[in-house]
Amino acid sequence: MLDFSEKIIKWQATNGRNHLPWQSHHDPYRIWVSEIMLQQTGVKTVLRFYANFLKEFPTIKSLAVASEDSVLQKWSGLGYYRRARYMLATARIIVKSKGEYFPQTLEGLMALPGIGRSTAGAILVFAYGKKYPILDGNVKRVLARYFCIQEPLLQSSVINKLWGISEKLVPDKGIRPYTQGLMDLGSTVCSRGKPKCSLCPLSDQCKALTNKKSLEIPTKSKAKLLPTRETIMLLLTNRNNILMQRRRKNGVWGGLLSFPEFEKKEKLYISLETQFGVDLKSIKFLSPLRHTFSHYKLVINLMKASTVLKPILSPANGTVWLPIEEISKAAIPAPVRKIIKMHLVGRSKSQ
DNA sequence: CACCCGTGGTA
DNA sequence: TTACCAAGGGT
Repeated sequence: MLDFSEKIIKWQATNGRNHLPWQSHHDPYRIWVSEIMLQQTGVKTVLRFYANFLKEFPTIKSLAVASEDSVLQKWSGLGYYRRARYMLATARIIVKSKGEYFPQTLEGLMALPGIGRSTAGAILVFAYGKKYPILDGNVKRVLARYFCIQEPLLQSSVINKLWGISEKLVPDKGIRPYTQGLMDLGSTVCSRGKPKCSLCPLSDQCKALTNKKSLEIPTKSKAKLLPTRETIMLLLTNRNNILMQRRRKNGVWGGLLSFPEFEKKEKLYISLETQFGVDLKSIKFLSPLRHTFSHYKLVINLMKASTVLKPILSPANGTVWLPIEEISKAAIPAPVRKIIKMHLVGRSKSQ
């Protein structure tokens, strides 16, 4: 009878994913880029960004000397923008201290911003062929089912247990196809919703399947209702420019360009009238846009106006007049880009 | 440890 | 339309 890892390796060869762009080489830099992009993000989505990012930043040196804004530009639309800023920080650390060579140890990798134990393990496996475990969402699910672990996967004690299991299962041979296969299996066969147990190479030893608990594992914590927040965004144009504001590093869309935001209409009116010379009667109210983040819902109320004056709100608040032709390449979050497309693109045509 | 941090696809 | 999901890490 085949070993756990042997079954996965054999299955992976014919059923796994073997032609993804980051599988055609063992370059630590490009593998690192893929691993960061793949954090909490689907393969399909990453494929739309990966080649484009590497074209702009083909080496870790080229990334290290880039501006934060240029990196965010290439990340624009991918989400979790802190990942991009951590990547830039990591690139600069490595180039400065190691002369563009990646650390080849778990500790060295985990010391870098944005690289945790699982990402470090994946880099060690795929770049260097070293024997290290990973524990991403797919692996957690596969192992929880295989060993019929019914506790919720949120508790650190359960996670530690799974790390221990993942570590023990790491094979001496075929670490790359094994690790890839474990993820492929979780993604395509041992899926959360409707696991295809009849296609699973591990089915005869799977304790969850034996106990008919495959659908209950992993036990999901009750989905909590997402809170709803509300904001007002200003679409202010001046000839062929639009007023944008650089967001603070902390909260959502950190470091990106967005529309100026206001909590209350009254403050917006004052700014428009006193600083931009806008006739308040010319303000248009656009239909609100809803956007869902991972942890709250946002209702975006939109107000549109134009001016011929060109002051800034104040020198310190990071506002900038962005030429409309530069929008496509700017670091702008997805919903804001959507608003621009809906309400501003084609404006020069109609007016 | 609970919470923060995006987005587009899909049922 | 709503809800849920997908290769985590930092604080």
